[in-house]
Amino acid sequence: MNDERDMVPVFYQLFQDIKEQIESGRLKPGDMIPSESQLGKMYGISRMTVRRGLALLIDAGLIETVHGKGNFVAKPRLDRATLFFNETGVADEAGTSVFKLLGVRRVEADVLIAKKLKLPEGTRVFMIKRLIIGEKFPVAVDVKYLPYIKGKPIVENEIEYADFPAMVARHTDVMIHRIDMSISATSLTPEEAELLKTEPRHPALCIMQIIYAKDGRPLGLSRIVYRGDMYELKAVTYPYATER
Amino acid sequence: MNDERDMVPVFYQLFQDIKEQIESGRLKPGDMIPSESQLGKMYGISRMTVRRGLALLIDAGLIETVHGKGNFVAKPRLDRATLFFNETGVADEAGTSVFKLLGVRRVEADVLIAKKLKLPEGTRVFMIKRLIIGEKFPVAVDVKYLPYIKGKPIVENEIEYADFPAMVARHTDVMIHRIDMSISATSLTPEEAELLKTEPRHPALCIMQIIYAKDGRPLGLSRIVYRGDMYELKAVTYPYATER
DNA sequence: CAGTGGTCTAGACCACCCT
DNA sequence: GGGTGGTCTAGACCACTGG
Repeated sequence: MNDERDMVPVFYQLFQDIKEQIESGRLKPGDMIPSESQLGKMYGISRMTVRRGLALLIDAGLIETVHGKGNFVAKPRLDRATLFFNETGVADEAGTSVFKLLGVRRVEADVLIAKKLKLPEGTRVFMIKRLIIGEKFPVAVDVKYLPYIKGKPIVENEIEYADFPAMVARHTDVMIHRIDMSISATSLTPEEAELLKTEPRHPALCIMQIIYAKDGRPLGLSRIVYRGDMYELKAVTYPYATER
Repeated sequence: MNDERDMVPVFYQLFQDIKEQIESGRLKPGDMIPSESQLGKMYGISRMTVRRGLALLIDAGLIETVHGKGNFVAKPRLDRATLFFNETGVADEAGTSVFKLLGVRRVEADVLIAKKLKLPEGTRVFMIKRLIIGEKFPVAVDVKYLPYIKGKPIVENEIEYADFPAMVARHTDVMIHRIDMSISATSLTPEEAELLKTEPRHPALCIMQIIYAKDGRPLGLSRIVYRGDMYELKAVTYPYATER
């Protein structure tokens, strides 16, 4: 079945062939591709092998299957993007950023925090405050809130270099199930401005994250406020689901 | 092979079983799971069917395969998130947002635009300027640049309700391959502030997108400036690749 | 060498869709 | 009914890993 340049599995050949036909526009969204048995004959391979190739097209989002009817070229989706985010931010290339611990305290959750963490107002929670340093200057103020768990103290030097998920993972035993993230623009409060060595009302990118366990219980809340002129987020979209 | 409550394919049973064992912590990252033939005996199913189930675990990011050695529980990844973005922004629930076309012009690309679109400075490009209206108030100023293509005029009423990818798709024939996106915080220029009926220096979320063809050629550039107090982006992370 | 995963086959039976 | 996809089998041979 494999002719000249071998090495490449047959099912992968089929995948590439059809992918190429879709990307070149010879097959358009909504078009039906040949049936599995037809493809089997065309390539001289068994149906299971055909299905192997089609599976790749399916989870690349290039085709969609309708039981009893056939496989159809999918419509591109452009409303989702993959965000690349790590707290150290600016340093993802430079790799030189650093946290400066400003303090760890037990505080009573105010209305907002309590609501986000689904706790009664006034419940005691840990508050961890850090400064994120870029090349030379501070770029962000980082505040995190973790529910207080009996017998689970927060060890300062464990925190200093840990990112949010790592902190939560160490604090709780329960497995992280999902992280919700919201990104917005605000301006710096006087306090933040002082920490970031700039003027108040400076534009700022605010990233809020809430980590949830599988049962929906919030395990932590993180709010990072970046200097708008020293940080940006990057994201990529591919028209078909996941380009791996 | 299928016992009492049928309806659920065997390979999917196996997938769920192992997934559950990983999520509950009984199987930890780095652990090896039983070999394919062992699983076949355990479940009384053929090896191909076992592999079907394992494939699900693999592209859910829960396990990783090492040829000749075995399948191992993967480490969670928390540095990528999926962003949900559509230009209309605020209206993704309300669904009532609207574009107001401010103008379509042919202009000469300045240094910045030329560089981003990989064109010589001064090349003529289309500039499309729109206002995005939320419930009642304007929420964003939207400027897009498209390379000038001979015999491809821009039709105003086609633009009014189209989003960026749709505009580019209609303008170019070439297929969209990827969209790069950058998200940052700035403050409104006097012009933007006037359009958005607020004061200059108001915090603003700036989303810049560049659409590329497969050969790397830029097909368009979009810059949307949202009022910081009326818009936020949402994203989600799952520790294991794609939770579908 | 024995054990692992990677590819592939040539059937089978079922569920679904359409006419 | 005939065509489609959905599931599954019981083998086969190959490629890689380790002792």
